[in-house]
Amino acid sequence: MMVNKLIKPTEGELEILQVLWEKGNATVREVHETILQTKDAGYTTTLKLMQIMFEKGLVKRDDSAKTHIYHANVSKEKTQNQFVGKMISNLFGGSSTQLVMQALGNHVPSKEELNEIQHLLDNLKNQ
Amino acid sequence: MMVNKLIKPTEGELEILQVLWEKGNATVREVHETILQTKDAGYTTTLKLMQIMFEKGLVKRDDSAKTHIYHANVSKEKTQNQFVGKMISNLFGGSSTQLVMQALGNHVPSKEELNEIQHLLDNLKNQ
DNA sequence: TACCTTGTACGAAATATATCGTATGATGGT
DNA sequence: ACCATCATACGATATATTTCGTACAAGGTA
Repeated sequence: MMVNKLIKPTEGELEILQVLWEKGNATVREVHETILQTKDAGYTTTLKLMQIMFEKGLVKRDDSAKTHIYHANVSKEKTQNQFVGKMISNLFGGSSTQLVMQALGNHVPSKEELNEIQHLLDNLKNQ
Repeated sequence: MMVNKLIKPTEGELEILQVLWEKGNATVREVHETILQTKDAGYTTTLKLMQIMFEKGLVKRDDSAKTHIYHANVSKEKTQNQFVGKMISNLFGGSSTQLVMQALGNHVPSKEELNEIQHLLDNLKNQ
């Protein structure tokens, strides 16, 4: 059986992936403009990063026109999973519950969020 | 007011910190032996990493004897917090609830864990 | 057509991280 | 006193990541 390939985007790559997950498709320019809102960087820096991500297979692109159109080639869910998993084992001694407690304790969720979590909890209890 | 210093241990450093958090005090040899149980590495590699961590201030050490005794100089809680926070903003669009859902959904907690979480949830609701 | 704008490609530098070899000093047993 | 062992220090290398300058091609416009 084919082993699931490990996804390990760097921090910079994660920023770009976030934009692509949000927009679906985007040019380098669009991604760059979005990233500029948060931090400072040159255009060619973003371009180069996206080219590297293409080589790594993190993104796909349509290069039939002069301006290439990029989109993510790794799912948000799988990436989240990978990171959460690593974090649980790296920092929480393997206990996902401890991570949950941390996350909940340090943020003060809204009533809606609490209900959502309660729902999930109820489901888990009835198994 | 003094701004909270950012803690950003690398992956290798995190492995070492885990051992130190667990043991309290430890020599390089002890840390190394523990790490060997998980992965492969040379002794001097671990030593060098710990020396670098000392320079960065991630650990303190007692070097009054030939064999230095190390201990963590950053708290587990603060480090967890830092990482969880970054993860929430990097990967979960700022929603800690989504992180919680992910973590819970992908692990199947025990009855005890569920109760623990339920407790926390109840507390949060009554605020 | 000449030129400005916008794009990609590519190479190079700066920095961070990880890994290890070798030198050297202390210590304890024979 | 000698030697094997264990510890630290330090330098060097390999690799990954980030950043950017420069070259060059395509397209539209005066």
